[in-house]
Amino acid sequence: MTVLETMPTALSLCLTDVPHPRPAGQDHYTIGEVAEHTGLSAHTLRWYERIGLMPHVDRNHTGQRRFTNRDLDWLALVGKLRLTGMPVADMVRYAELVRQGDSTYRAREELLTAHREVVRQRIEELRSTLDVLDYKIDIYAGAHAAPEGV
Amino acid sequence: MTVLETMPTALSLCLTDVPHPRPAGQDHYTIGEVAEHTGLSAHTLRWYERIGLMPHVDRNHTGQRRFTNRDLDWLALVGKLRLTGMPVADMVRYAELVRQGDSTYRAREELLTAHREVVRQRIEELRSTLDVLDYKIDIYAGAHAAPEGV
DNA sequence: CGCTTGCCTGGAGTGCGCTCCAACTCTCTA
DNA sequence: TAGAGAGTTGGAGCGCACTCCAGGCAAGCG
Repeated sequence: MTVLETMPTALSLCLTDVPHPRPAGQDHYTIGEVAEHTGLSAHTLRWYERIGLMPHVDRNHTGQRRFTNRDLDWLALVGKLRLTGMPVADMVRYAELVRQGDSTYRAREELLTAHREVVRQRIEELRSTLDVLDYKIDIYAGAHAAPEGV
Repeated sequence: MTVLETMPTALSLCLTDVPHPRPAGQDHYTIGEVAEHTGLSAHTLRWYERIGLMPHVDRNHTGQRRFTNRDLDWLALVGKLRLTGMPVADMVRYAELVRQGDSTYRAREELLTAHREVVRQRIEELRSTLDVLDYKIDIYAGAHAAPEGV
């Protein structure tokens, strides 16, 4: 825990812009450390593993999970996909493709490309509704500015 | 139902750009008609009323709901807010303010302004994650284009 | 040695936003 | 007059994404 105390606690902003807390070779993190680093709860991390959203996680001699830098990278990607609103089921599907190896590159590309389109449309949807909010806000602002001068 | 057959079935795109199916004075719609017009289910319309998300809806002599153009306008706004991801509880709060009359203009403006900020941040969040998707997609596209020439 | 802390598990519970069910009424058409 | 079709209600159920609980184990500390 002390090692991580000065590290960012939120999900990393980009896949490459947050260095790993520990260098390769010493990258063995407890579930609590990973929870703090990613902002996910330990419950959620275990749940991700149960549903197949994590590649197999190592265990130490007493059966406790030991996460690696690779796991942190994966969780950073998952966090990104989650922010875009990708359903967990789709992320599990993607994780399965990754497990199946290099032969699934095309399928992975298609999955992500389809999702990118969803995200683009969602952005457009949000932008168009902003106009409605602006319109309504203007009305209210005018209404209580005019009659009372407040 | 026949009156509505040529009307748009999706949520209206803007608060003012879809004319009412029937002119003022003849604007009495059954729940089925409203469902078709808004794209919401009759179940959902009743549920909206139950939780206080609809202003009081008129009934005919046998107790069936008769929606008006005003109700359609309200549902168009609710649909917009819903598209922005506003929680139903917040929309109910907004509906309560509307019911309380003109004295709540300021509170309504604040509610919508706060939500507008949420929407703006969400757009930014989505846009930033698009970069990650582009990055990943490029990798996959390059990977299966290079080794096989597909 | 006991206590605390952190981890383990399977399974139950939660909050949101619907979605549907059972049992009923009313109106219209054949 | 019978049946179809659309409406009514309160309340139960569902899918998603967690979130928590009970009961237990292992390590470290005074």
